[in-house]
Amino acid sequence: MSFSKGPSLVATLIFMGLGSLCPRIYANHVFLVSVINYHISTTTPFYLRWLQSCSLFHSTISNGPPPLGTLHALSVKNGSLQTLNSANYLLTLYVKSSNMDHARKLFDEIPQRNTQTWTILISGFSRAGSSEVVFKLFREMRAKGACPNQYTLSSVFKCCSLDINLQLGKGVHAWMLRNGIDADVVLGNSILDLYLKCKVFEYAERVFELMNEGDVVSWNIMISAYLRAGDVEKSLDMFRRLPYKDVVSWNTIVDGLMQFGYERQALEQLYCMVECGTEFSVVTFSIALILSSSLSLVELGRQLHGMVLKFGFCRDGFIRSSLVEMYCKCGRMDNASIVLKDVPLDFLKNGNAGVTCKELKAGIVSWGLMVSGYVWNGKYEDGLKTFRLMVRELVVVDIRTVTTIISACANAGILEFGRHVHAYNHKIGHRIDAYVGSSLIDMYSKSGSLDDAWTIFRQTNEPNIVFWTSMISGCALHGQGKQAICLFEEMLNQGIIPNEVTFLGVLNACCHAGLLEEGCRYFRMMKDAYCINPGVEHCTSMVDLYGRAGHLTETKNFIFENGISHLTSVWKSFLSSCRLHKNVEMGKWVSEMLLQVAPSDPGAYVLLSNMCASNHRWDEAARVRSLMHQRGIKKQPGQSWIQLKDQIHTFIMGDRSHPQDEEIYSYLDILIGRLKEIGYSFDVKLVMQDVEEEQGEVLISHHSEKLAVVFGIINTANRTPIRIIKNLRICTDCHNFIKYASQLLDREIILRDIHRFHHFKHGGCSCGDYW
DNA sequence: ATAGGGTTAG
Repeated sequence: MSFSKGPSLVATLIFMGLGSLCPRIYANHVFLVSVINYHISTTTPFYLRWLQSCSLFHSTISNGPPPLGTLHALSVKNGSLQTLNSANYLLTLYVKSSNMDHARKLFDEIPQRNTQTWTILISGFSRAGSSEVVFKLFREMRAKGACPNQYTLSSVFKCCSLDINLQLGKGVHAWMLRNGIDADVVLGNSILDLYLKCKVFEYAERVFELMNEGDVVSWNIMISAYLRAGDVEKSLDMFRRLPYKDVVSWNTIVDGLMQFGYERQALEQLYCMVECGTEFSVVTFSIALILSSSLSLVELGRQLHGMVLKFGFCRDGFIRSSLVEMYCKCGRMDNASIVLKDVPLDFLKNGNAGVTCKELKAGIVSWGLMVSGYVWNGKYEDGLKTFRLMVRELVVVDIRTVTTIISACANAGILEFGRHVHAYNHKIGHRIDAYVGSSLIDMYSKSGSLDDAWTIFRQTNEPNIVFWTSMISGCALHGQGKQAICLFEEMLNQGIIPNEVTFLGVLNACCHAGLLEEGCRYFRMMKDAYCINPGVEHCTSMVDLYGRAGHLTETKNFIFENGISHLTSVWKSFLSSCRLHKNVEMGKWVSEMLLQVAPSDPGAYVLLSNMCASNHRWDEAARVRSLMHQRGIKKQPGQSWIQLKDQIHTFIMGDRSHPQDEEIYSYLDILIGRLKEIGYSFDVKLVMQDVEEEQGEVLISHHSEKLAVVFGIINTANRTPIRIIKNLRICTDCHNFIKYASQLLDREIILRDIHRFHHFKHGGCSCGDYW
């Protein structure tokens, strides 16, 4: 449109209530403020209408309001604040643009306040989650004699349920009943939500009955509450009985099923939703995308992406972050980065006025997911590069994103990257909460630096079960059984209730330290005192515990008593124990069981042939390997990783592609010679076996961990600890080799294998040769 | 004005 007719035309149009023009108004706010300024002195009603249309249409505008400060000053100048309507509209504008500081100041300037004035401010603070302020204002409001309405009350209840403040909520509810204030459905729902968030189901069910079962929202609140409480059956039952299901009902049930690991059922419900003709919302898409990634259904993900584009949801930041996550989790980093192209860092740069708070947050999440995605997919350098870029361009990466990245580093065991993120978290001034703390502990312990994990644990001290469990599991990983038990007891003394994961950590700790008696005691404690049904992991751990201790008959009984004879891991562990205790008879029987259960598991064959070989039964060992060959089962190649500065170096058994290849192999030969002088010798049995297996191509001396150790020695200063990660269990010969190397070179070598850590120092290993 | 989307341990 043209402004050729001058300010009065625009003013008139607005005056006529053409609120749809408002978005354009903001774009030209400097111009418009002058228009307003011109009219303000003559037509106060016009000013009022203008403020009103701004408030009404504010939610559709992404670029934020016009300079509120100017409007505010104008209101003061022309005395509009005296008019309660004007003042309330201006207050609404501040609240809607999340300008709560200014809202508060304006509120104090308003001479007469009515219920609405109080309510606008209270609901604003309620939306911002400032419960304390809400409670204080609510008290003041009543003291001043203003009567709260349904809006005020529901904001207060919302804060109570946010804070799980049952006492206050109940008080307000009682006050309502005393004063004969009836609740409408909406208010009833917020009361319902409060009681459910506080887990007082009897109250909630009573409220639900008194509301005559309310509306869809009430049902949705009930369904999600039962899901949160873990009662999937009850929530599914309510969901089925719900006559009219809206988008949120479907979203709730799909998400809930997914959370509880019923991914297939979640997908089924999603299809039902389509059949019922319920239109997807942005939330549905977001849930569906995560679902397709956890089911590894890239195709479904791509279809959803197509629908997102068709529906025009691709401008939603949340959707974009879900798309990035989906592609990252499906290993499609190229697709993820295409989506991320729509979220350039320039847009997210601090102080860019054109970006809303929501978009900014979602954009940072997307970038953080991209960093984690690189790490999940083993592309550590890309991950670090992206993280550096983010840090350089942005001012603040939020704490949740930091948590995600640290957790990704933990699982990859990349210590230096993890340290960077930790340092960043500190620099930016985020405190270490239970989430960051747990992931840091996990990261440090999985990267081999248990000392750092302890430092975090002692400095932070969160009374949070995940936090404690991380430390206990860390001790377990490093074979510190006694320490883990002490921690566990200390935790119980502090009144923290252990869960199934905690017990798994404790059992594993007992297992890795050979503490049979303690392990049995905690297993009983878990069942009897905490009513936790042992899961397959707990049972596997017990099998390991009995077996390692040489109680093979008990192991066998335990397996059948606990109905875990269908599990590969159980028989594998049992077989290792038979080998350890040289019980060939039992071993043969166990191998038969193992091959029945897992005919296509390469590990089963390797273990079996190893057992035969170590008992000099070469024929049988050869038979097992040829069987493996016939069945077309390939052994997983051994791989080791070591990080040097910002780079991760990968070594594969016998691989010669590394740039420093010549140097590594020649030093390896020299080192082996020198180690032999101090007592090291090849484990002949394994040499024979490996030579046969790999047809003489690869010698045991070229196992990936040996290459990684040598690489580390060549490239780091004397006495620097060397940290290595390996994808399989370390073999006896390598274990021996590294022990001698740690003695000869006076180096600490820390190796993480698939089960646990080995700290080699002065010729010994922390596992006590028991792994 | 009420419900729903992403953080930690196995």
